[in-house]
Amino acid sequence: MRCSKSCRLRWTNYLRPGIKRGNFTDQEERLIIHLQALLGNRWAAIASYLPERTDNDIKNFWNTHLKKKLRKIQGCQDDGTVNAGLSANYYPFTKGMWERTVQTDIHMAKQALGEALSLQKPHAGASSATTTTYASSTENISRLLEGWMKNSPKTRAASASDMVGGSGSASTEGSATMASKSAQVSPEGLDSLFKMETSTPEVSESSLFQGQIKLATEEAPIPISLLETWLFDDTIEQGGACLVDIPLCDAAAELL
DNA sequence: AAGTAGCTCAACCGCCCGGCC
DNA sequence: CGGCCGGGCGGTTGAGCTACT
Repeated sequence: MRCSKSCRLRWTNYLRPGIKRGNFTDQEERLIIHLQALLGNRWAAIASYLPERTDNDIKNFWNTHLKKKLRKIQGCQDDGTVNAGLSANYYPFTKGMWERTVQTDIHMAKQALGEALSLQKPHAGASSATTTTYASSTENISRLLEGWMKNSPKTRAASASDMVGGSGSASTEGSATMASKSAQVSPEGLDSLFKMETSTPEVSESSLFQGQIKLATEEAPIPISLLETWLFDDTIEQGGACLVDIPLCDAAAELL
C-alpha cells in the first residue's frame, strides 16, 4: 500500500539511523533562526548544517515554535509580517548579494562534481567530522543496507552512526550527488555559501557581503569567515560578542 | 468524566527538475 | 523534442496527544 516516494520519506525523516529526536538545543535554535534568515525556507539546505536533524523536523520546529517565538520577540503583525526595522535585521540581502551567493553555490557544486569525477583525488570530505552523508540517495541507502547486512547486531549501532557521521563512507559519486543535486552541503559546500575573505575579526569592508568570495582550492586554504565561525563555534552560548547579537543589516548597510 | 482547544509531528500533496527512452 | 518516471523539496494536513475548563 506504500509507494516508493512514501517509503523514501519514511526513511529520510524517521527510520534513518542517527536522527536526533527530542527538543532542540538553544544553539540549534539560534542556528536555525539565522540560517532561515540567510537562506529562507530552504529547509533541506538548513538541515545540512544540522546533520542529526531532518529538514522535516526543522520545518516543523520552525512552524510550531520559532515563528511564534520570533513574533513575540519582534512584535509581529497579525498577518505574520515582521515590523520593518526588525525584518531588515533578518533579511539583509540585496538582490546582488543573493545572486553572488547563488553563483558561488553553483560554482562549488561544479567543483565538487569535478572532484568526484577525478579518480586520482582522495575523497575530500573523508576526514571531516562534519560531513553530512545521510542516505538521501540510492547509493547511500545501498551502502547502509550493505553495512547492515555485513555487521553483526552488536556493531550495527556504531556502524549506523558512522554512516551518518560521514566518516568516509560516502563515495565520490555520493558527494557529487549531494553537492550538485540534493543541495546537501558538505564542508566544501559550507565554504560556498559563507566563504568570504576576512582579514580582521571585525566586520570589515572586505568581509561580509562584499563579494570578495574565494573558493576553496588546494593551493590556497581559505580562512574561516566570521559567519562560519559563529555557525560552528561551541562557545557562542558562553555569551560575549557573537554574530547572533550583531544586527546583520548594520554590517550590510555599512558596505552599501 | 466529558468536551474543547492547542500542540506536535509523521505523512501526504503538488510542483519542479533531471534522466531515460 | 516530447513524454514518462522517479527523486527532491516546501507547504499543508490530520491523527494523536496533552492541557485546560
